[in-house]
Amino acid sequence: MEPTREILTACRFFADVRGESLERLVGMARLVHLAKGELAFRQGDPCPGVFAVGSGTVRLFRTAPSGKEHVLHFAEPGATFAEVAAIGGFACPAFAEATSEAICALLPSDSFARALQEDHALCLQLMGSMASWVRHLVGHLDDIVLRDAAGRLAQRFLQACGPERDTFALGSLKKDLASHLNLTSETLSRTLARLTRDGLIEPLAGGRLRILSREGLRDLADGAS
Amino acid sequence: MEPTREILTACRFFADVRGESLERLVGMARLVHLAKGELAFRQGDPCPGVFAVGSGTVRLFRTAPSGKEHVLHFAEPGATFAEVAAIGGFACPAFAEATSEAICALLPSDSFARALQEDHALCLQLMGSMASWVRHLVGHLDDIVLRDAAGRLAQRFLQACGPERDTFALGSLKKDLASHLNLTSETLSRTLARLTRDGLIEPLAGGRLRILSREGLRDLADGAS
DNA sequence: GGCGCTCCTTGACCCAGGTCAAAAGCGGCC
DNA sequence: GGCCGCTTTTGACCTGGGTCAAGGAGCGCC
Repeated sequence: MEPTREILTACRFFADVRGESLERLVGMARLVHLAKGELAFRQGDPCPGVFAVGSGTVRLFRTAPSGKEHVLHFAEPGATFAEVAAIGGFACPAFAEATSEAICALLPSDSFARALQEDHALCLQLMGSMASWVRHLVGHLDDIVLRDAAGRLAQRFLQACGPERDTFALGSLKKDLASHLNLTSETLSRTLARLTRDGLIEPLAGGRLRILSREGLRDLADGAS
Repeated sequence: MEPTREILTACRFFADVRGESLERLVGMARLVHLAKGELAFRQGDPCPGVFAVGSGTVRLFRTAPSGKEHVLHFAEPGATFAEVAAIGGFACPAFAEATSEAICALLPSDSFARALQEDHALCLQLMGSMASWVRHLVGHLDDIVLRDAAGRLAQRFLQACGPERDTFALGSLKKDLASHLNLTSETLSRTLARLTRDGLIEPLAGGRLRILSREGLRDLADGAS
């Protein structure tokens, strides 16, 4: 099996694409290999196309003129990035940096656009994915606007481990997680210490965490300080 | 001309839809009249469909359990709202309140979804609009994350009046603008006073403002304090 | 005109979270 | 093991913007 097919089929974004549509995507895809720390593209570059992550993690971040940076999103295996810019025909809105060695499938902008023009099913599917992405963004926006530091963390933890598991991995450097939540790493560290002291979470080996009290976290997320 | 047709054709979102596609939309639309202060829907409601604003302004805002509210967006004539929820099949992610008497065309979720299924051109067009909306959201997100109070205001002013005009209207209550920018009205007021004192802007009658120094505003937006 | 709204401005104070600086941890590599 | 370059933690301090409270200011309405 070609590696690009494998990556695309494992990708949530393309999960329901089959048959001819899938063949077409596989046909246009090329593999992109990123070394740790390498950039897939820079903010402002013309968008090369849609990336689907096969392995590794890609950190999407924007920088302000002031130098401050903001991590928008971590793209992990099974995720895509730059879909929106590819579809809308914009320049890349962010930097994309592999935080570890990574392999992606790239669907070049022009072939991809043509596929959308001609393949209605693909188009519909994508629209749904895009809608989910908007919802996610809005959620993230008001995490930042409506919650304080502890609330944001609590919210993040609850989402990260889903309704059944009670342990999960951070999956990124703490300073990157901090930046994603619009905190400094110092504040993240302190807040983490507080949650631990209060018996809401328990740090495990390997950067994993266990949730001890969903209740307590939910209260924090809901604004009880 | 039916009023719904008029509203839909005046709407950026549907600007390029013509012929049969347009007829279909006009056929499914119904008029919704909102009194000042009336809600089109509440956060969590099932999404009634896509609204296109014909006159008046609708304020989209979310509330946190803590009670704090955040204005996501002001929908003015020619704009749509709730498209994303309608397409994605989500519940309404926010409250929609008319800040003045307003008239909208409503395309009910199910008819609209059917139209999308069957009309590829419409689908493509919508995808572009959605991509623009994502871009806008990301821009707003990092206004909030990357800029301080004065920077956010400066950025807002520059965008609001475009590259040629140098005067524009706020278009909303100051407290709502403040909430949109994640500020309190007190801070907004103080910041406005500072910008005026520094000779960057000049308040005019009727809630309008004139920009005196694009330079200065740009510097602020770019993080020079 | 005066009364009662709601919105806006201004002032005094406070605090969550940022900043700066100094240790620890913690691999990887020779 | 020991060194080097990172990330993380901890402490002391500072500040932007929030909070609380008291006046204006505009305006519709009796």
